[in-house]
Amino acid sequence: MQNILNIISAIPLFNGLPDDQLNAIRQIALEKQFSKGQSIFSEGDETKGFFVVVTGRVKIYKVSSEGKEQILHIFEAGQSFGEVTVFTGRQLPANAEALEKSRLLFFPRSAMVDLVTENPALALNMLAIMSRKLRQFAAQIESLSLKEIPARLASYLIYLAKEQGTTDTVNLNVSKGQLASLLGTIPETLSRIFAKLSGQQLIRVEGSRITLMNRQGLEDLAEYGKDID
Amino acid sequence: MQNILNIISAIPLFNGLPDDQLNAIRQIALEKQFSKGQSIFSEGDETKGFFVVVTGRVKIYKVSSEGKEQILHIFEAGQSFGEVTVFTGRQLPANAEALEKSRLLFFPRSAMVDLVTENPALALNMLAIMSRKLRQFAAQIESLSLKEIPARLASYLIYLAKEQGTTDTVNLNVSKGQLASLLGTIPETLSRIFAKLSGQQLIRVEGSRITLMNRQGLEDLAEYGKDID
DNA sequence: TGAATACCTTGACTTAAATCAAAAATGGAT
DNA sequence: ATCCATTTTTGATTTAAGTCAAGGTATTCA
Repeated sequence: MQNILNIISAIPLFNGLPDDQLNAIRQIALEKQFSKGQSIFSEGDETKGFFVVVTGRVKIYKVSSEGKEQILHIFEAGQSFGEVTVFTGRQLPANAEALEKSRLLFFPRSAMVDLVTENPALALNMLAIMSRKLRQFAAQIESLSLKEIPARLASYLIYLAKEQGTTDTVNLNVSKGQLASLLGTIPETLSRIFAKLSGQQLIRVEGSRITLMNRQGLEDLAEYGKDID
Repeated sequence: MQNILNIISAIPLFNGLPDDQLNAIRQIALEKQFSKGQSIFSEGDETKGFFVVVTGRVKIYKVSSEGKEQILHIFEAGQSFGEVTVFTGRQLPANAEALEKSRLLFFPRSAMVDLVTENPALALNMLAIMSRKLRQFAAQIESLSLKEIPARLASYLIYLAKEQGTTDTVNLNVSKGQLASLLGTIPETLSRIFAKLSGQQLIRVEGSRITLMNRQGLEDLAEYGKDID
């Protein structure tokens, strides 16, 4: 097991904080383990604090009354979630579940509020993190409403390539079913679109390894939302 | 012209702040007027600060490369927008335009950062406001991806009724074209759905005045996304 | 008042994606 | 390896919503 302090100092949320504040944060952090598929919290639960992913991955999702799932976000190591309700103090608006065995740090609400009150730099960090999330949500809304699904997939693949620092081969870090949900569609449709884009020589699909064969074509698709066909 | 201090103290963002801080805020606030249809900022602009609506209404929207517009939000008196980039300091992610003659307060970026740094209570207020926005975005994503358009319209009408404090009659505060964009669709489709829901006796449409004739039916539609037909 | 413009509605048609159903492939576990 | 369960793919069909085009209704402004 790593030193919790090392972990904390590597979290973007706590970037640039002096050592004594990192120590204070360490004091209030609780370590929690979740196994694959385990629920972390559910929609409607009372807010008790927020989480930071140390290892593993967590999905945040909503479920419609018909059982259809929409993934809002997938968080990986270093990212935080659940801050939203820490400051409004209401019920949680979505569900969280570990996608794999995960270690999380949990920060209880009231201790966190105290800390933020006393640390302007931490407050600014949190504001920046939340701003970034707002921006991502806005992009997701744009994507869901302005683009067809092939365009959303193309955007996602390009985004993944950036994330993974590769030019032409990306690894889907979620199952295709999960990816479908993230893109706001269903597995059947996603499968057909993979087949279609493969046929157009835009990508090559080998399991969860996707080769971007025509980067420009994908960018056009993502940008103009128009399929060549 | 009203006293700027009165206006500022009534803004949720600055709720509960002591007088001296309100005064400090007043010092950095700039008043700006915008006429109907006037652009406030455009996507890609450099961030210069954020705005609070004093009177009037402002829409925040994105435009696809084909010119289709998606309204992300409409802000009314007392609400703030543009904070997102104050703390990340990058380009603005969307466009803002006055829907009618509007008075806004403008808070320059650096002065605001200083203020927040010095005022824990203000920082907490901002965190709460941004949390709420995140929650609203999450709800909008859910709505766009989980629901059919009649369900989105039903949700919106119920939301409006709550906002306007009425049980059965609401006033659309935007044109039907704008509403279509807010719901992620186009005017033709919205028009047909108004006709359909009217035929089902769920609502009565008289211009921009909508009567909710069957509240339960609308709630079922919003909830289950299923149309009775 | 009347023309001009913007806004809204309706109709016929097309299309993207969802649904239902079933087959194929993959990946663990024993 | 083989079996089982999950995931993915394919096919046939339905359906919601978008597109294109034309009329109608308001609103505004001279």
